[in-house]
Amino acid sequence: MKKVPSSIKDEKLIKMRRDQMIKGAVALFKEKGFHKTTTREIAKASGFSIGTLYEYIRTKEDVLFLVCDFIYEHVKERMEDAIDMNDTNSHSLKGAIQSYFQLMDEMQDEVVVMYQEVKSLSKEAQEYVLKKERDMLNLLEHVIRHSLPEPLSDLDIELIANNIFVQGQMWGFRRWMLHKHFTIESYTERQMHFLFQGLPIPEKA
Amino acid sequence: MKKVPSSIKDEKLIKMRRDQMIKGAVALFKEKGFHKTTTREIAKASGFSIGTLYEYIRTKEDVLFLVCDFIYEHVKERMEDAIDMNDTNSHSLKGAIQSYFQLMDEMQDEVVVMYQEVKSLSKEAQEYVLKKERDMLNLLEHVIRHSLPEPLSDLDIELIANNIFVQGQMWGFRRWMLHKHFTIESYTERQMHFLFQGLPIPEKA
Amino acid sequence: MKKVPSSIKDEKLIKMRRDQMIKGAVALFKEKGFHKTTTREIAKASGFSIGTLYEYIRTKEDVLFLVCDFIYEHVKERMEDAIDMNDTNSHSLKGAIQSYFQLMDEMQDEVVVMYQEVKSLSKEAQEYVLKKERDMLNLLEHVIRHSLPEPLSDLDIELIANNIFVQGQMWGFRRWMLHKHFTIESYTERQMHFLFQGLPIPEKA
Amino acid sequence: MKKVPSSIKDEKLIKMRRDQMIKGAVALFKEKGFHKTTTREIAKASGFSIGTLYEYIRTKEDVLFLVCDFIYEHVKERMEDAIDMNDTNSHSLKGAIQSYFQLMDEMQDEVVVMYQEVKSLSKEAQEYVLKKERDMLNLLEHVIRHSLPEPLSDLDIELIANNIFVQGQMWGFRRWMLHKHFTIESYTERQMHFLFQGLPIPEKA
DNA sequence: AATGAATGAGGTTTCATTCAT
DNA sequence: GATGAATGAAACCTCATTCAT
Repeated sequence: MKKVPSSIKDEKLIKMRRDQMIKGAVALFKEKGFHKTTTREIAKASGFSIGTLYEYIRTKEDVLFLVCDFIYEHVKERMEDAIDMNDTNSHSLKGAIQSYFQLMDEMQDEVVVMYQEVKSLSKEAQEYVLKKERDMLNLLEHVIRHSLPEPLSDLDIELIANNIFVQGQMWGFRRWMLHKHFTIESYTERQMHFLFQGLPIPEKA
Repeated sequence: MKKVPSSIKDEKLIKMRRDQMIKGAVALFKEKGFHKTTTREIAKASGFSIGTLYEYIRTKEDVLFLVCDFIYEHVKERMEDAIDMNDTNSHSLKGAIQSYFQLMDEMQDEVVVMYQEVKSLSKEAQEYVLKKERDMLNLLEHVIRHSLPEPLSDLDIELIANNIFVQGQMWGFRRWMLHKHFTIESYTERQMHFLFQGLPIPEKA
Repeated sequence: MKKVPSSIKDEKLIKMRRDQMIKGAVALFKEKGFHKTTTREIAKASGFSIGTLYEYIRTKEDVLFLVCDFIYEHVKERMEDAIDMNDTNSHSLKGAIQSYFQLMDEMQDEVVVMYQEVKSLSKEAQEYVLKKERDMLNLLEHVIRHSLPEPLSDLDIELIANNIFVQGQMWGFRRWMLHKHFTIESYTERQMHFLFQGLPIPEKA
Repeated sequence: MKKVPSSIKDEKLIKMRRDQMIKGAVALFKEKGFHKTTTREIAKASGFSIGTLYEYIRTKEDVLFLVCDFIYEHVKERMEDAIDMNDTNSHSLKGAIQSYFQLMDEMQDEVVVMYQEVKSLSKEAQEYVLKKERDMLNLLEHVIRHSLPEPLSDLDIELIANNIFVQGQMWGFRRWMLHKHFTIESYTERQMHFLFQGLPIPEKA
């Protein structure tokens, strides 16, 4: 759990400075991507000098890790808040999807950044971060499992969870396509419709 | 749409050299990403010298463009072959999905590369490439429109086309998750099942 | 000869802190050399903070000076103790050599450090420190001059003094070679043997 | 034996450029030491750009290695030339010493540089270079062994070889002291005198 | 007197691109 | 047409030093 060492002792300060850093870095990464962003730009956007930046991280990759970790953690927390694990009520799946899609709408930029840049992390860091994605999928799977009248196989549950997860992200990374004709509300409504309804069956298939 | 000038006259040679280049580059980009791959590595993997590489492109970004363009073009062509635009038969949607998923399985590496690196292209190049994505979606939309017994709204058609498109790509870029429990055949079957069937409805929703 | 100013008033404290500093620094310099040792490491090894370090010195080079000066001073003092300037007894040269070699054995690390790093001092500091080397040589020269039955020329005396001086240091800086087959005692004995005896003369030379 | 890889293919060119490099670097190292010399200065002194420098080495330490290796190799070769291994004639030791001291006089700067900076090499490189020192000592030992009328113990031979070796270097690294009153000729003559003659014995010791 | 966070000049190294052969 | 040596801007990172607390 201990990650990204710093030469600064004051933990409060570390948190504060790193928050500044993440904020600045997300903005830059969104605009030009991780690789085209220089450490000096990150320092500047964070409001301190290059020397200070390196008091709080060891390498440029640490910044990316901090950013990814922050986003994943944030999304995960919000999902946990939105989903009542004890509520097996049948509405809960719809509610969960709605909350999740809403969140994806709010965090579009972050999600797109994260989405494109995780591959630049070291294998180790990637695994650490992906663990949180797994957690979120488990959450979704749990809701799916307990919200449906008829039980689904574990495989089907996994598939549906993945579909929902990706459809949430789609709203962000295919915005150039989807935002032309949809609002997040209409998008949510239609996706939900087809999720439950399916397509009109061709023939007797 | 003349793109990527070369100082070489012989068009045949250009095509040949660029094919070598694309093949080498895809392998490298898959492994380490566009930014971490050097032009020298590309030249080496392509089987010629750095000097020769630059006889066939102007900048490193040209390589990326060539790669993306090639992949999109290839996928597009294969989809056009697979889909008979005149066949309004009701089975055609299923057939199209099957062909497309099959293709995505074969071209996993290419698709993942393309998927991660398009954002590194210039806005202009991105638009050029994305145009081909638009074409593919149109293809899917056409099939959807003409395969279903009941007509869907244009918006719904667009949404479904996007869903199918992304679910095909998912098979590649979420392989770490999906390939554990699915083969491309079972994946296709279950996705198709839920596409038409939907989930068991909770309540009377 | 007031050297290395400090912003601290309490002279006792200065001496104490600087002793800590020298001890820590010698260990570090021995291990990684002056240039690869950071001021922060010196502070840490000395048991106080970087801020405090700079209360007792002005620049990093001051630390090196303090170290070199300390070592030279220490060696010089010990040599002065060992050599009774009034004792013109013929044994005194052997005694002096013995004491000096013994000292060089005890202070190997320090001598090696000093030996390698003096050149990193400013010309001015170098001269100051080398002055003490001159003093030690004078000491040796004095003993040589007054211990031999037949008088030697000044030049010869200087040469012999230098030889002895360097042979003492050799024990430290060529330890990888000499310590394999010698102890300080056998080394002293053999060196002394050849110093007085010379080699078996080839021919009638 | 293969050491210090280069991205240049033309071996002739590598040799040429590295010779330029060594020449430039020795001058700089002599003046300011390895650590205070920047790679850009080395490039400039070598007569090419910083980019070119790095085509012929991987790291700054490689330059130091090249320099040390060159010097050791050069000295070794010259010693091998000077010493006829088959000549067991009694004069050979004197001749060898004379040649060696002469060489040390010519290569003063190089020897001093090498002497001070070997410690900055990696352990591995140090061992590689020190191997050559061992070879030179063996050479000296051989001559000593075969030039003396009375046989010496192996230990004594080793000791004498070391003494001669260091006395040669002394002429360079203690020049501030020795060059005041000696020329290389008189230095050689007196050192040789005491080597064979020893000191006038105090008492009957 | 002691601390340690902040600074930024400057060091090492990489790599896209050019051009003479 | 092909080659690969040369270039230098620019990237990442370090660390001696300062100064407010």
